Amino acid sequence: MSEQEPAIRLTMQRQILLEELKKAKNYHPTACELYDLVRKRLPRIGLGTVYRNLELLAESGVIVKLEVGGSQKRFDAALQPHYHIRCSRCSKVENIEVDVIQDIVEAAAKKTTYSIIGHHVEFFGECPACQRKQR
Amino acid sequence: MSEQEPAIRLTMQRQILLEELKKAKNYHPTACELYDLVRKRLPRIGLGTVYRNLELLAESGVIVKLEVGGSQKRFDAALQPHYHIRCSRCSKVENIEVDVIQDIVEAAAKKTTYSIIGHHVEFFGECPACQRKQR
DNA sequence: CTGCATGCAAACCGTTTGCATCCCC
DNA sequence: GGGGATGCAAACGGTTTGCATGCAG
Repeated sequence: MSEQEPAIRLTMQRQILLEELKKAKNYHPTACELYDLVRKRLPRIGLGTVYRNLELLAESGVIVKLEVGGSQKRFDAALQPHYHIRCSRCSKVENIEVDVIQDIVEAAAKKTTYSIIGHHVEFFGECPACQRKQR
Repeated sequence: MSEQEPAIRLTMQRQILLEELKKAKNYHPTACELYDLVRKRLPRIGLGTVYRNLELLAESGVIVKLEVGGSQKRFDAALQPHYHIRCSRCSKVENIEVDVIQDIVEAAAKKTTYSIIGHHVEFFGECPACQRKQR
């Protein structure tokens, strides 16, 4: 029953934010996309609140801030590690069902003086939709 | 003698930009860091020129725009693929001497309908300098 | 009553762009 | 002389922050 994380208060905006992020499952929305989703249910919510709460939820370990490339941050309600694939045209980010490689972290640990906290693998390519469009 | 890439003109600013990027070998500077480096030799160069030329050099395949996380873009004069490690405190990005994994691309190809162009592996951790500071 | 959370707007930072000028072919 | 390259400054998109107000404990 002990709390690992400093447990944040579950306000209405945080709750709805979390719900929408969970609904988006394999989509990894940006802060703005979440803002739009949440605003359908809480029209007066501010962008600042969305950013603040995403940050907070990430800090307390309830969600994950994705370490992917691209100019916008993306968020994920799935906590277990997994890899991603990003469309080089439309920048969409999806999960990819490739097993997480344990060996690679050990190999890396032997090669660096950094203390390794984690790793991330990202593939690039063209998503089916963009393939169709561009030919 | 055929030109693969549309071969861009090597102006003074491009030449010096390239030189400074090559000097920075394992450092992967951001556009601003390069701007500061280049400005020591070309004090009147504009930030816009740096951005424009980095983009151009990347397009023509002379340098690589790194697909790493973080809020700033980073550049690399080394063309052969390799992986990186980023300090979670100071955001420094360095190369890591882990062999590039061929298998992983094949495994990924089987699991997705994206056409895969490439992949990138990034480790996170604390660099030696930050480890020392924070204890 | 107190303090955290919110909405709003302004500030911020990295990057891009428009434009007048410059320089090289 | 013409077309690309430059310096400069303004615009831009995404994110953060300050502040007055609101609301829950």
